[in-house]
Amino acid sequence: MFQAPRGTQDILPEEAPYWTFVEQTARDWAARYGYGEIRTPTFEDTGLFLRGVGGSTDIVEKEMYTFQDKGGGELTLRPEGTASIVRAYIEHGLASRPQPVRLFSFVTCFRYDRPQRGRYREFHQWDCEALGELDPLVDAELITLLWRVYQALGLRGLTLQLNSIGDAQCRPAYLERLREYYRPLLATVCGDCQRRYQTNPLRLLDCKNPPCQTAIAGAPRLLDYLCAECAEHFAALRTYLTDADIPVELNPRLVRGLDYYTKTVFEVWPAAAGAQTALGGGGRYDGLAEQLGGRPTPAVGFATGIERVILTLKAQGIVPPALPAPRVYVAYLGDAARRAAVRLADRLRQRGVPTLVGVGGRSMRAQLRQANALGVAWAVLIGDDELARGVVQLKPMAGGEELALAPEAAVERLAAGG
RNA sequence: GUGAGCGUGGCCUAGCGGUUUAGGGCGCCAGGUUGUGGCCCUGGAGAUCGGGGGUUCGAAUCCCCUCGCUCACCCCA
Repeated sequence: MFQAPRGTQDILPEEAPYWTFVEQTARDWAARYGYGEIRTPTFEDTGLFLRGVGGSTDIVEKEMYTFQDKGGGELTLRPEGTASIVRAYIEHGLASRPQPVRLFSFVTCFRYDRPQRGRYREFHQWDCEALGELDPLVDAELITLLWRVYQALGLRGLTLQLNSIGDAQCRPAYLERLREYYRPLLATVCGDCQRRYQTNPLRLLDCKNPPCQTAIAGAPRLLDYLCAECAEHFAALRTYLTDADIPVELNPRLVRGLDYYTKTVFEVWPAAAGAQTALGGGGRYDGLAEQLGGRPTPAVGFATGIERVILTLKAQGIVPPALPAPRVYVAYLGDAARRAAVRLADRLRQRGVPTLVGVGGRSMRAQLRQANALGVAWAVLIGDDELARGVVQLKPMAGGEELALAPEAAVERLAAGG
């Protein structure tokens, strides 16, 4: 027997309303903030992610689905959405449009990772990016958009974790301080941290190992070393967020797993934090476009995991709006009646009434049983008798009198809601 | 990549070495009503007990491997 590959899942019809709910809400709010949709390829040149996401990240080191196509090209199923969008911005000269260019996208992402709740090998995220503007107002606007979507979905108890990790001006000096601080402590921290000390010192602050916590507690805080520009940017952002009534938790230890971030970084955490804390997250990446061979382009963005949002919706007992379900079931007996039934059903559908017709030569009883199980409001009954009289029987499934109407009248009545 | 728990028809599950041709509930299909559902009754289909190998006279039940799920670590959406 075949099974869906590890870490992937089938979304069955019962599950689909959750997805539609999240996607519709996101689209609705994206439009209100002036974000336009972009769709980019599912795979890209491997080099895009090597340079974009960062060579020392876990994603690039061990989680990418990389393959060679028949032409010998090195390709990778995208592990995240931002690199593609920046690539498209550069490739299509979007810098010549009014800045910032505000974009959103629903992306399917792939990471080779050990699956568990809220973590899959194929997963989906909603991505928003604003490219070409440095103003912290854009950071605030973007974060507010994400927050409003969570609110519109009805999620409660979320916290916004916010930090600034500086830029090319102030971060190198800070990293030097951090290294100096850690040098005498290296013997006391875990192996991962000893490696991070070399490859990615910022991540030292992010370690969860108990032995490393004392070192982290005494470590210099990046926030104290921000250059004037970064500090100003951060202060302005906080003001905007306060004005937007978004409760912010300053988290000096918040660091993100992708290398391209500068200044603003943030994550949104659900109240009941499992292992997979982040519902969504993002930040500013002013150096990425240049890194990918474009002109220097300031930008901010976020991604939120659809599966994780849905998990949180369920945990909070939030039920998505139901999708249109069949409201009418046309049952019949006999060949002649079947043709009349199919014609009637088709007319109902053209009038916008979701309608099902009995199939498979079932008995009237079996057809009504189905109609009942499907929860339709009305059954329409057609047999030789009705055919001879030029009528159809309208049967309210909730109980009550049946009524005989001419087919045209029945269509009108059902189209009007019964 | 590391550690732990679990895996019986579509779903929930009983059975945990020998009246098992694997039992029940839900769901599905049909009959009880030669054209009328929901309740009830009856019947039917549907399981190589995740897969493979081994131990044994005998395995769903014990052992090994493998696949998958869950949880924690790690990482992140």
